[in-house]
Amino acid sequence: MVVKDEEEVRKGPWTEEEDGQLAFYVNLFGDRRWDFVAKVSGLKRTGKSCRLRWVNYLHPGLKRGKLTPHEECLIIEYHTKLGNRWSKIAGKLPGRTDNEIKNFWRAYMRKHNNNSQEKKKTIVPLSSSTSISSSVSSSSSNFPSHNHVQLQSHKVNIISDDRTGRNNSFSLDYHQEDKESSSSTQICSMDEIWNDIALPEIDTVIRPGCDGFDKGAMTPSIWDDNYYCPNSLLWMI
DNA sequence: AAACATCGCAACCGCCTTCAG
DNA sequence: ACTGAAGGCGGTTGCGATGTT
Repeated sequence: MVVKDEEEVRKGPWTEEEDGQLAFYVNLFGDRRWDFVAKVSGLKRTGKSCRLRWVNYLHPGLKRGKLTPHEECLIIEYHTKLGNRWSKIAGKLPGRTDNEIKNFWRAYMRKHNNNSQEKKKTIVPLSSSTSISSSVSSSSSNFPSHNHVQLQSHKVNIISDDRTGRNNSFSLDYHQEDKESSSSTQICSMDEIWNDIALPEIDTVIRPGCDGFDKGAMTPSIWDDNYYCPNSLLWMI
């Protein structure tokens, strides 16, 4: 079947439905092959756009909320060492994205410049000299746990709000056609959803021993060598 | 209360790198 | 070794939210 290829590419803010769809298909296909995910998901987005959305917003390991003073100090510290290597700096701060860090740095510089213009006479040293304990919080699971998601057939509905007034939870609906129940609906928390993404229903169809994604990886991937799901959506596709 | 300024964040753009064929 | 496609990264922009006058 040939999909019409000339549909215009969607731009601008992502909808919750798009988020849900993307999460669902990243679950299926892993966080690689973004062009493929973009196509198969039916999202009228580019692969790049999908990747960005995933990395900056949907990734299960992301910390939400403002940077802590400690994190800010770390960023300043690392910036003195690494310069504008945002992704490198982000690598030092679990759960933070390069975009977040970049935005923080811009704001920081803006403030800093304002300050230094105001008090032109005194040179204000960067607070990088502040003693920074080397311990970086490793608890990266600040994910909202009180949001609820309804799983059913490939359709997404927002149920509750969180984080700066935006909706970041959704109900992802899908039919489990290969099971006796024609469809199932399930209410679960965002944590559960992300767990679900990590260990999806396809568990049931994955060949035994097909835990073929390492624990560090965030999603199982069909690209993994030992992934085989004859009944899954993927293989149907 | 309205107008304006500033801030914060999400998303896009374009360039560079990597990798498969 | 070469080439094109896809991914990754840093810079930039647009817009809504918030603060200030």
